[in-house]
Amino acid sequence: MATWNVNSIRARFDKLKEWIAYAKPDVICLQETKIKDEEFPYSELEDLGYFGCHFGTSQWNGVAVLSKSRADSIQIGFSSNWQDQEARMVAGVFDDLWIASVYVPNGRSLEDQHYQFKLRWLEELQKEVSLQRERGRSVLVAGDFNVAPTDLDVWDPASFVGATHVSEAEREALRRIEQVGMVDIFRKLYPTQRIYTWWDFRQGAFHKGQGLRIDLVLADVDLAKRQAWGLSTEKHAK
Amino acid sequence: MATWNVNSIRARFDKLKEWIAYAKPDVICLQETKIKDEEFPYSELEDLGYFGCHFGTSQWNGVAVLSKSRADSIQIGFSSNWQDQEARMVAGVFDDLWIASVYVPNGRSLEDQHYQFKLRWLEELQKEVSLQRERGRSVLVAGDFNVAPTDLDVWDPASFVGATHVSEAEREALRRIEQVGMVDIFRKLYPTQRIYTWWDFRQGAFHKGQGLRIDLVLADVDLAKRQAWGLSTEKHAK
DNA sequence: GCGGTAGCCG
DNA sequence: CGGCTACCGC
Repeated sequence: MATWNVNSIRARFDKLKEWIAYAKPDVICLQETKIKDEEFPYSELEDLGYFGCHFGTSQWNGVAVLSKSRADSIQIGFSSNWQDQEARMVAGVFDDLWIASVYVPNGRSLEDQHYQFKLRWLEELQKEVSLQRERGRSVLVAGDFNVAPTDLDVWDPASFVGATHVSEAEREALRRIEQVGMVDIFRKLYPTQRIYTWWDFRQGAFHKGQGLRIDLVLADVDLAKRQAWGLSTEKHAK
Repeated sequence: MATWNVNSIRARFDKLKEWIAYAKPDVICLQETKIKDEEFPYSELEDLGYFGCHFGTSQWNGVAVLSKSRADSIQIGFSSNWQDQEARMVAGVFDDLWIASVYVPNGRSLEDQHYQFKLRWLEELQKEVSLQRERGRSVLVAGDFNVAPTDLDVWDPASFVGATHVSEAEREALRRIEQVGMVDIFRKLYPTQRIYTWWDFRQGAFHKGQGLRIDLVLADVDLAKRQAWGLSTEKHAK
């Protein structure tokens, strides 16, 4: 089970192919595919052994769940009637297992409208997860959360004071998702380890190892216990 | 001796390397390098056995003469005091031989200001060639002239009525250059053959063989006689 | 069609 | 830094 913000599936397709060829995950959650559904490379992915569930409406956002077995059904966006027209969540249903790929809004800055949208979006995600749990489903949510859960997930907390991704409100929204029965698998496996999943390429931060852990895999408590979890991270420079 | 409108030396550098490796011309005239002098790949070219004379000021135009021996001096633009700030002519001087790479303005349309600029530019080229001949130099001028000398150089003359590249004024400007003692080497070798050097990629014209001969090698009459000339054309699809 | 640019964005 | 959208030029 893997998650990757690809930043354009078109631009990253060769890399995706290479990586699939040796990593062979059962399930892959992709974010920022930046492609419309009608242009999504379903058949090329099937040639590689994966069925795709994709939700993309424009050049922005776009999320996918790829899986070796075909999903019984696909869920596009939240079940609630909240009008979020952005393509930030798609889920595949596999028997009683619900697997979602999420691309949480960035937030831009604490004062920005997008920050409020981000908080609201996380609240909707929490409701969605509750709903799926109430239905008796196993729940797996993976993706780019754009939130570093604690200061342990930030290379230099001091330099992030007043920034998005680390604010108390964002972290509280994330904790509320955990409180409805979801477990941050990485943190469960490594209670104190610093591993990052994102770096600001603008400042050479990648090469200096200055990152954030904002890409998460959340599993419901039962699944988290039942399933044997291991972790490997791929760190690639472009 | 070769000429090539590369349309970005950056984008075409691998192709250029490949081609140099087997064609090994003594001299290469390039047009539309689309690079500034300070970014021109002088040292990479020296690794391939070529010294570079380049004139480029921005992302537009840009011309170069590459040669296996180092030029004694480099001439950037015309000798006259005409203010042409565009990077469309560079020459290398090798003993008494003056070799220029030229990128004649396109002209856009007969009514456009750029068309007058093109005619003026060709007149300046004629003056430059006269000057170099008066100095007793051997003269070689190669490049993208954006003029098809006669209807024999046009796949379908009827479809070009009223277009640039074939107008009487452009052809007259070209003839005036020949009248100061320059010979169109291709046409001298093949008085009646139709071979094109340019195709409009927008209409699939390349694959239909619908082109123009607008890239020329002009040599002064003495050089044209003295030197044994052969010709090979490379026709590549992107 | 395919080079190049700029600004926007994360 | 490197996607995207646009536009420009040939």
